[in-house]
Amino acid sequence: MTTTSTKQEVLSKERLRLWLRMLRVTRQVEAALREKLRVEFDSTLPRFDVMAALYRDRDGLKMNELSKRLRVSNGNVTGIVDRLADDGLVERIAIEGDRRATRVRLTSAGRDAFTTMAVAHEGWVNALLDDVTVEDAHHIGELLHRLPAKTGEQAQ
Amino acid sequence: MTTTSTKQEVLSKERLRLWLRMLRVTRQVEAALREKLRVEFDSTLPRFDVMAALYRDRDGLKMNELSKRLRVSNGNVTGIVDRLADDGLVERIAIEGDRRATRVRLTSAGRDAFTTMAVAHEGWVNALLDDVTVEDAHHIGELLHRLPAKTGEQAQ
DNA sequence: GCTTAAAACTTTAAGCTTGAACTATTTCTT
DNA sequence: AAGAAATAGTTCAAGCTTAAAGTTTTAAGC
Repeated sequence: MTTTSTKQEVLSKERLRLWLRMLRVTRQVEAALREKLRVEFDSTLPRFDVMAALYRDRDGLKMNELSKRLRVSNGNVTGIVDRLADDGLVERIAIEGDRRATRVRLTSAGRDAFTTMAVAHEGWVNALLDDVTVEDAHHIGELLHRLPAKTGEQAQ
Repeated sequence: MTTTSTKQEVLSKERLRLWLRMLRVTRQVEAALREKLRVEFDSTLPRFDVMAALYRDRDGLKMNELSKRLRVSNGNVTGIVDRLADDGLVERIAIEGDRRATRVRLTSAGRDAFTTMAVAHEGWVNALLDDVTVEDAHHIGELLHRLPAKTGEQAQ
């Protein structure tokens, strides 16, 4: 029995294969980074992400903005910020003129901790992607840049 | 003040950028798939992954093998299989000759459910990666294939 | 055969994640 | 100005995830 495939079917299968491969690589790298953060700094990827977002804006961000920036639910951010605050790495600051909102920003201890972690983090990524040349990086980056077009929200 | 960067430093930054971009795309696609699975089938990505692994082997897999195949902790698999079993989609079968181990396999209801979901899943991925041509898919796939070389365990 | 080590799972504690429900505050409508 | 709608956050329930500790069973060493 012979099965005939249209070009569309072949393309669909090919995209699926690509997706599974991307997923595998991403998870592998993520697992390695998570492990490193845990062992070296007793921290986590979500905490690192939050601190990275706050590092860019010295004046901090509203919970709202943080949630949008990281593309995670607002309830999620609440928990992570709670724990970072418990550790003295971030602080919540009242916003005058709007008693609903809160601004979150890194404490100086938080900034110190982040800079240390960020340097290490770049090193880990650099080592994990050791096989990637500048050309590869550019090429894949370019292709990925315009990738998920159908996901509703986009933008940065 | 002028800052001079070595090639290594540039490459490191470039790899970091690539990683962040990969992460963004992957998370975006994952979020879309998760949402679809939830709304259309009241299911989740981890459940889908487990069922996909079991679908390949009609006789099922030991919890052990399932855990290795999916690269997640064994305790994790226990929970997911528990819930799938509650829904009658998988069943645990005693292995004769070794009372420690259990074999898990899809029930016929599980096979039916999975085939339906798998078709939809491929369609979603195909739509999400609409901008990817066959050439792109091949190219990125090739590059990704040899990617994380320093992660300790590899293999399939 | 008996003790030790290894293997296969499960359980547990802690954190991450989401969607939905809920509270408080602000803004919009009329 | 009163009521309705929107906005900002938190809380909650359920599920995912890991590492570590615990259980039961099997295999190895002596």
